[in-house]
Amino acid sequence: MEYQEAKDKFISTWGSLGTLWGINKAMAQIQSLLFISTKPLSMEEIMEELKISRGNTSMNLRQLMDWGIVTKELVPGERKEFFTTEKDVQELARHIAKERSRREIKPVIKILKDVSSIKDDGTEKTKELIKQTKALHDLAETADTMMNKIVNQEHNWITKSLLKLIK
Amino acid sequence: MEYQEAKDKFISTWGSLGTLWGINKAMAQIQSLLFISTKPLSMEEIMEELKISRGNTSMNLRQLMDWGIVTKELVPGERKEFFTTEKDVQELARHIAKERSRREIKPVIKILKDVSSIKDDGTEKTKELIKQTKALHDLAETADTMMNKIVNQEHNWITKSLLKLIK
DNA sequence: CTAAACTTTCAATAATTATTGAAAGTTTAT
DNA sequence: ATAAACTTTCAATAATTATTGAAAGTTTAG
Repeated sequence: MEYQEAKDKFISTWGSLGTLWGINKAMAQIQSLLFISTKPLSMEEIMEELKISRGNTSMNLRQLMDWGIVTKELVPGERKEFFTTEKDVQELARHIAKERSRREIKPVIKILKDVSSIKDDGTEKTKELIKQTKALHDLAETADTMMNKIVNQEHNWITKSLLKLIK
Repeated sequence: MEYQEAKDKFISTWGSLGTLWGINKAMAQIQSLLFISTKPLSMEEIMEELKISRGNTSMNLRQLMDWGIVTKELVPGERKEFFTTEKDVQELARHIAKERSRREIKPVIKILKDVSSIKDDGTEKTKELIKQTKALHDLAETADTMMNKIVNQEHNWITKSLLKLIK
């Protein structure tokens, strides 16, 4: 496999995996392109490489910046803006995990808590609703906590030793 | 909040979260409904409760069965089929994690491995592509392994003690 | 065997989501 | 101040994905 083929394969694969971490295709592809680029890219270059419109590029770059994984770079002497992505995978994972947790998981946990806290009227169906949503709440909270702690590397040595034991 | 409101809220919230675990809205809603039901439900009952068509119900129930989280139940004396979902959240999480890994994560890991294994022609851009995709490959593989092991509870005591340390 | 009860399939359609491109907006150089 | 260089916005449109419903298929009771 040659460079160009490998590059295209990477961008399209990582792009289609976007759904998995909750972003759209164009967004994921732009991030992929920046991730393997050896230098900051301009909007022009991104449009050209990915064959997408100016508007699309602009909107998706903005979203990537909102996620905190792409930043503007000022190149001296250049009028236009250049963009780079976080190059460290650990750091990238941290940002993504944090954002997903904040945007999607935390709000759901809140609703599960509310639903599981309704008054028990003694009927079987209410008991079941409370029991099941409570179980889901606990699971979601544990998963969210673990993910964040692991990814934040606040307990790096634990993670490392866990991995040794687990593998 | 009364039973009906709480139930509707749960079904619509959990339904919209479907994207997070990679399934569509109707599928997630059917699963939610079964998850808090005190008895197996027929297709008729599901259609009625969720206001969706027979075809849609049939197709999505099939998919849920493919995922291994819904099963047909035969009720003696009844001609029609009844459905139940896995009621244990741990078991549910196990199935979901396993399926997502198999369907989405494993294939991507494979491609990352291929891409990161291209011949190093000495150019800077090739070196960068190899370096970055290799880092992503290692991260994805570690995350996938951890998730599966944890969710499979093969090392339950480790998970438990980890949680104590981490929380 | 065959009619009723039930389920599945799938082409048509609807709903949702992504993308374009051109006009409006902003910044910088002179 | 103004014109060129560049970016953003957003209504229109395209692409994708989900849903319907009716016909075809299957199973069971008698």
